Amino acid sequence: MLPSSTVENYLKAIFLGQSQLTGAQRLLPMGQLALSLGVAPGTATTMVKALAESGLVEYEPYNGVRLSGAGSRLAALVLRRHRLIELFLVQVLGMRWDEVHDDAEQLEHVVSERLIERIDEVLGHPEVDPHGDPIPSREGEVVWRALDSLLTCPLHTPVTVMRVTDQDAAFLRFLEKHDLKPGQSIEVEARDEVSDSVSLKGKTDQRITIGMRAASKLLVEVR
Amino acid sequence: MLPSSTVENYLKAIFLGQSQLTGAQRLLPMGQLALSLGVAPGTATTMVKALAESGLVEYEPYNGVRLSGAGSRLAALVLRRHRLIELFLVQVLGMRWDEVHDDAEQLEHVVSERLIERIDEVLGHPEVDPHGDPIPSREGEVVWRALDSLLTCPLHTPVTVMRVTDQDAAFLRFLEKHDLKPGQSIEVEARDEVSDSVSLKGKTDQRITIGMRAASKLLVEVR
DNA sequence: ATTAGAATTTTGAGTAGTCAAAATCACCGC
DNA sequence: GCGGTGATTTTGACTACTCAAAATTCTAAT
Repeated sequence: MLPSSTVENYLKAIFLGQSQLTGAQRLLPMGQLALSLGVAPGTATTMVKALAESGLVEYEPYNGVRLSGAGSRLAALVLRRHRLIELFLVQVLGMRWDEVHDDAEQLEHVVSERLIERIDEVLGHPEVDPHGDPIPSREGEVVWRALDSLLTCPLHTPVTVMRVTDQDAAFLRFLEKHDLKPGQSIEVEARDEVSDSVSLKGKTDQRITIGMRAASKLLVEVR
Repeated sequence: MLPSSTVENYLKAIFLGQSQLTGAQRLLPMGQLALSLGVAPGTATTMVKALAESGLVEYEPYNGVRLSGAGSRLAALVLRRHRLIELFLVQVLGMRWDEVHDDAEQLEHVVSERLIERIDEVLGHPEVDPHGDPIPSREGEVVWRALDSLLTCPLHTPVTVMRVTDQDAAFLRFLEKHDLKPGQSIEVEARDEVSDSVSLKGKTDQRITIGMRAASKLLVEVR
């Protein structure tokens, strides 16, 4: 029985939700799942119970849900398709990185194995998508790269933007406008808790100050 | 209310079914529709009544169904997407023409306006897909080109294969193997009702004999 | 220990699409 | 004009997914 688009979306949401979680439990609460999927809480409960039936997740009533091995593998494959498609749309079709998410969201559920492997080949087996998100392997494995965010990296040190953990189009356009796309090199000049802000110095010495919430979404690596 | 994949498939099937029809009525019988969609006859009836409610088709109980203007335009747009995608998969991703149909069948329901226009542009606004099927315009208009089939074209006259009206993978591979793809030049040497066969002469003087049913699926133009 | 408040689950109902099988209709041959 | 045959429609039921709102459970504060 191949999974429906709905099932794939649930698995993906659990996968992504779980990856935000700290702690060994990795139990994603129903409310959070329902919110990220845009469904009513009861709907999520019902669906998760069904997923548990088919062995794709482990469900602890009132506590939350966690992917099983099989579920995790399936979710990673959905993500693999999504990210390859995003990169393809940008690289081959010349679409902007802030406008490919919705198309990829649809396409990820219908591209055949053959087609996605073709795309992977044309792209030269890339490791990350346009946002720096890692592309899971054909086998459903993801390489988790430990990265600092702009909140945790050292000050006055050149760092390279590696990944952006927010797909919002306006936010992405903002990053593009200020040369903060993955690959760019920057330095954190200062952080200030009180004003909730982080000051950056760009390559050509432009300065820019952003909020901490935004700063937390930019992952970097010390060079 | 944007049409579901199911609705799009019904409209497409009616469009295609109607185009096979002779006569001014152009009424497609329910049985034929159900058959081409692979659903039970009663299912088709139910669905068609709903389509009639929303003004996409005209339904005459016990006689059949016919697309309305709006339905026809919508169907043509689905076909436009399908055919652009097929050509894209062949031209840009290097897939074989006999293996792109199923992917296109899925993708046609989810590609955004933006994406399909991008594809159209990359392909240089083509007029036909890999099988020679005309690509409807952005506005949902199709240019019907009058073509002979191998059953009706003149004998001993060079003709160019323009279109193949069968998507079966094995049939397409057969055509490829014998240089009968659109664009190829051939001549009909003989037709024989009794043996139900048509004899062809290819470019490099190879000869080949095929059945009349197969011959009817190859549309050609006298040069 | 109680209890208020929040999160979760349950319940009842609705939509879209489907099928099998029973009922009905249309038409052709006599 | 009558009946039989084949196509069509109707009926009743089922699956997958969804919601709103009622009921329940958990947790944390007193």
